[in-house]
Amino acid sequence: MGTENSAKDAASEARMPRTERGKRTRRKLLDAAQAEFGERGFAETSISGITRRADVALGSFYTYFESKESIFRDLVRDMSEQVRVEVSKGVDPEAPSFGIEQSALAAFLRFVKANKAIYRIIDEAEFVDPESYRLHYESTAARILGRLKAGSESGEFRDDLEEAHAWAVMGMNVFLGLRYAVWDEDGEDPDRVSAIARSLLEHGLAKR
Amino acid sequence: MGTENSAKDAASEARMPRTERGKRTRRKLLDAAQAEFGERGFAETSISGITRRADVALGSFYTYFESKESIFRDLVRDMSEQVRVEVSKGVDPEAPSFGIEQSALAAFLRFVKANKAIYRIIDEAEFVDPESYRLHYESTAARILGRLKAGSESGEFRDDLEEAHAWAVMGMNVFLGLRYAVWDEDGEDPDRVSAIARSLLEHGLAKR
DNA sequence: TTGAAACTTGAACCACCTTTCAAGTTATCG
DNA sequence: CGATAACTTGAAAGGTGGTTCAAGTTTCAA
Repeated sequence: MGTENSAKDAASEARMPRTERGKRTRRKLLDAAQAEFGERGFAETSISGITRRADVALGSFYTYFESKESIFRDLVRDMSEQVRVEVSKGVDPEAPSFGIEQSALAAFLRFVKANKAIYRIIDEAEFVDPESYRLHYESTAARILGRLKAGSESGEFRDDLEEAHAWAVMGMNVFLGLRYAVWDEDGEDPDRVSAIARSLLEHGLAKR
Repeated sequence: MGTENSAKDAASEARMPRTERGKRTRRKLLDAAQAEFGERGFAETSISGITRRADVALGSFYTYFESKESIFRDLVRDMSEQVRVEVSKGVDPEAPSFGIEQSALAAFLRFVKANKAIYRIIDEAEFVDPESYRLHYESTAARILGRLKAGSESGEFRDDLEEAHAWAVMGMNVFLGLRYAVWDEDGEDPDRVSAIARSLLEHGLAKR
């Protein structure tokens, strides 16, 4: 779950490590936090639990983070970025438009299966850090809309597509992820699910 | 927001009022809780806040509910039922299938606009009471699947529809609700949005 | 009317956890 | 090497708010 460094990115204030040792400690805390928040949720996670898991003294936490909310916020932005990167890696921008949508969903499902904590953490941001939550979905929708517009340009998609279509596609993807990747009881195949979604986007529900 | 009584329904244990006065007090607590949880979220809501709003003594709370979680749970089931009822009222089961889907979404959007607390409360159930959360979405998906199957029967919908299609439609509806009813900045028209969704279901994204 | 059961009340208890802090240790750089 | 900044440590302060409880009041059936 290599959270790459998004470094001092969005306004994380001071408290950034200045030494190698410091960087390692901050990273250990973030990784432990991701595991704890994912397993127990925000309320049930305690800072002492995070520091225990990270094998760091309780007080050190406050060297790097202002509060429990603050580390959670950093985590959400980090994971939102992970999703973006992972999906974009699964997609060939030169492929036909319906194929792009299908493989974006398939990549998303595979990623969620391997990182179920993502759902809990991003969903919980609605309550803990609404701004990041909104940001996550608005920027995801914007990316999807970009793909849809490109499909219109290339003549594969209709050309009246707008924001609402992007939100519809996103909602479909998110719920298929919840049902078939997070609640993955019977080991669903991402390819089967993404094929169904593709045919829905391609032909709708109407009898042909 | 008349939450009718679902009475002693699912296993709410003892603690049910035996007097008229008791019933009124319990109802006052539930209504206050709905308002408080909706405005502040679970963590920020305090039981003393609920009782203050309900104009009832702190201790009385425990005459009717075991805990903060317990009243939240009752609330979630109650609201899940409200959604079901409200959507079914907006739908004519004799109408053509695409029309049914369109008006179900329109009714949902109108209801959410008038009761935004619903999203916060049901979404937060993922963390506070996962069982109710799951129940809500599984039973909603089951109802949608029922409608889809009926559409296949009547020859309007294709006949390979299955659970995944229902989840896709539900996800679309939920996200359109989030964007255009809850985050309703520019007063979107439920009819416009539901028309877009309808045409997506009817024709897909493909150029015609 | 009456008495037992249902209900109400709010102060106080208490468990839990976030956050602070002063003292000690390690890294870094001229 | 020396000195200063960066970092670590864990005990304890301090708040919050859920939950209990014993005493008082209201309801209602007989």
